[in-house]
Amino acid sequence: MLDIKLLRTDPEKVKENIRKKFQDDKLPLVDEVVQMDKDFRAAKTRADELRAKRNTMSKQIGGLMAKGQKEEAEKVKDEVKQYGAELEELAAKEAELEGEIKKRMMVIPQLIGDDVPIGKDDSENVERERFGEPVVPDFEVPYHVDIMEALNGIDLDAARKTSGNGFYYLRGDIARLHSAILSYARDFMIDRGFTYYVPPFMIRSDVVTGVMSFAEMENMMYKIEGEDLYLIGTSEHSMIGKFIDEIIPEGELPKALTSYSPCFRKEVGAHGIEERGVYRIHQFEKQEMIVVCKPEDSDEWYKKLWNNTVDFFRTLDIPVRTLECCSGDLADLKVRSLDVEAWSPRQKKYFEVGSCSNLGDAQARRLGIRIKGADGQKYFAHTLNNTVVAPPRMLIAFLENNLQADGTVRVPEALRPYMGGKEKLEKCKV
RNA sequence: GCGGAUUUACCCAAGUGGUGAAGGGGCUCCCCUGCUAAGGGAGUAGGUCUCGAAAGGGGCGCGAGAGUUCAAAUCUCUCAAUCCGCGCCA
Repeated sequence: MLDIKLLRTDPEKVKENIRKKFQDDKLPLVDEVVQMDKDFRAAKTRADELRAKRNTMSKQIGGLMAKGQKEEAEKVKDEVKQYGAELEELAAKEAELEGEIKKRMMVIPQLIGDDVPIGKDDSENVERERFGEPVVPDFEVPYHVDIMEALNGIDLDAARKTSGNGFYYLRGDIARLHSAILSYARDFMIDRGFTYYVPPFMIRSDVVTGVMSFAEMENMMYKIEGEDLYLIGTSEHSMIGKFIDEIIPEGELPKALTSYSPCFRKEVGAHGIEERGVYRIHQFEKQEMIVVCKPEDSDEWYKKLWNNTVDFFRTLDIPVRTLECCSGDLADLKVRSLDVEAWSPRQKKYFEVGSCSNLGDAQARRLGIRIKGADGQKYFAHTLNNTVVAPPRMLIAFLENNLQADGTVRVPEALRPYMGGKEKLEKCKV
């Protein structure tokens, strides 16, 4: 969400930004907001005048009543009543305009970073850096589910029976690997100075509407029947939600947090759950990073955050690259964002395993997350988030990259302490 | 989950419809005194929106939201949180 003052003073800049994101259909919103804002302030000024008048006269009535001058009081009462209709009308207009303005402000995109590449959609995202050699082995790498099944590591049939498509049972060393990755990721981030959190996995509707758009909510969130609760789609929801309407003393910043949670997603919309396997599912687990910091520090944190994910994957011998989101692919709240992609030797291409975003003050403005400076001044914080690792996608990258010619899967050094010292995965009993 | 009590500023706390939301502590500034004390005075209801070049006005605001009223901290409803008791439970 932008500062409405920016639309008052420099609407062209806001329009230019909308054009850069190829959302020209939103261009009229800017002038609409400017006009509505004018009308709103006029209505408010007039309504406030009436309210002031009413307050004075009400006090007069009080004085008269105290003195026992009932009839005088009644006279003034009638006079005040006359303002009633106009005030009610103005109040309704105020509320309506405020709502309409907010509705538009919610969809007018955040100003993107100066150096964000301009492009229409994800096909125009720009590769930035590669880390590690993307190896294509001279044997054929099977589909990840097949690798898992060879180790008895997954049972999709049973999951379909109990829960439907888009769920899985993990088993044996694959299940253990899943937990090991999360434990390792947790310690990895703690070692880098992040504070570890386990947040609530359900949140109230007012938090949900605070952290996402209505459309996102419909397509992602599972609602608990008979309760004002939703299952979180990522721990970012509860982690950022905890700061709603908070004024944070400058000295407490930066807040560098890493949180674990299961994530629940309906996955309605564009892709759905069409593919067999664990790439896109209704329930997965994730280790996340969240940063709340001063505006001048957010660029630096942005670099640090994606670097953490890159380093994490590299310790597991998985080649990765970073892909910068172009203007058109950037979500409306984001200043900049990049995907961390892991190498798939089977598909011979990189695929998304994490997403790192700098939201500038957009999220903070929307949620009322502010900083109180040493001089008492208050200003909006910057917020960032990034995936450390989401095990299902990591499993795909892990299995494909660590598969040996003899069909065994090697356990990289870093994970062995979490796998009981095992050097390779073993087939389990079912 | 049930019943009761509670929610007012940095802290304690008064306030059951009517002119500036008492009072105390703390904090800030000033005065008096003078050496670890004591006293006096002033300020201190956050926050936010809005009008104004500014000085300065005005609106909202007593856990949140809605309602009744000329007028709500005060009355009504919904919700939340805290404490106590009972119940249930890993």
